[in-house]
Amino acid sequence: MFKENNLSKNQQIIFDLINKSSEPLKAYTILFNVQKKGIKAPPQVYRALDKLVETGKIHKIESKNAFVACRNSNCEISKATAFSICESCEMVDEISDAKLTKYLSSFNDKKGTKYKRFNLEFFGLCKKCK
Amino acid sequence: MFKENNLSKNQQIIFDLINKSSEPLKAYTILFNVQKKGIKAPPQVYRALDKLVETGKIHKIESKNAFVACRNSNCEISKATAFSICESCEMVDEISDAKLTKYLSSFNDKKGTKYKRFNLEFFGLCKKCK
DNA sequence: TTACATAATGTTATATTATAACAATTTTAA
DNA sequence: TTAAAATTGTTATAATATAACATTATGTAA
Ligand SMILES: [Zn+2]
Ligand SMILES: [Zn+2]
Ligand SMILES: [Zn+2]
Ligand SMILES: [Zn+2]
Repeated sequence: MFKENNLSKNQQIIFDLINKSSEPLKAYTILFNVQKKGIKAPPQVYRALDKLVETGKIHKIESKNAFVACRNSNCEISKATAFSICESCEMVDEISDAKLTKYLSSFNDKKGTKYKRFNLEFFGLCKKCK
Repeated sequence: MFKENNLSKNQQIIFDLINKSSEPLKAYTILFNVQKKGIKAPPQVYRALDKLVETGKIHKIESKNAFVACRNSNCEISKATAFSICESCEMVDEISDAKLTKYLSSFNDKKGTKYKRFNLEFFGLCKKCK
């Protein structure tokens, strides 16, 4: 028997929901929306979210406690993430900018420390809200 | 009567606590530590934190839901923040790097959008933990 | 196939983080 | 002095997240 993909049942349900959403989804919004599919309790949601974040299928927008599907094949399992966040309409876009990624991935602080991972959140007004 | 500074009583108590801490403090840790000074309830803490963030005296480390005092006179009232976060010992340092700030403050995404503000969190191992 | 390990699930309860709502007091500035 | 704005105090509750434990499903190697 072949596996069609690497996601479990709950992970797939929750990924599908996030992936088709045009905006970041919060854990309890997700819970509410998947209850008809048999996912009834917070730990089921948080466990799936943890795994999806870990494998880079989704990202957490830390400033919003919300989750978006990865739209950037280049973010290397969430080691280099950057987002554009509208302060008016809540819209979030993942930024795919090779130069930016390269600049930050190779950043050394004054002590010469290199980092394994970064997360960058830009705030402003999106095109629509400007 | 002259004002010594621009912080109210509760704001000053909470700022002093955060400012003398070597690590990020969480809201309920703060609450516990200031109860002997008469600050008894969460809203008092969160209101002071909100104001201190707003005025740039402290920053919120979004990935940790914790607060640190600003160590960078150049972060321009929290419009341009960058942190180094140790994944092992929880240590957080504010990064003061004029080139980095300049690079990110002038960043344009592919649609030409410029942003008002950014927050960058680097993750890795600090000197001690490496 | 069996049998063991690992991963995923289901479930209840609880911990942690944050805000709503409203009353009272203090500070500021016209 | 007085009215607006800011701050404080207080109770209750909302929103976010995890602990703990039992069960089931899946992968893998003898
Ligand atoms: Zn991504
Ligand atoms: Zn917008
Ligand atoms: Zn700062
Ligand atoms: Zn460390």
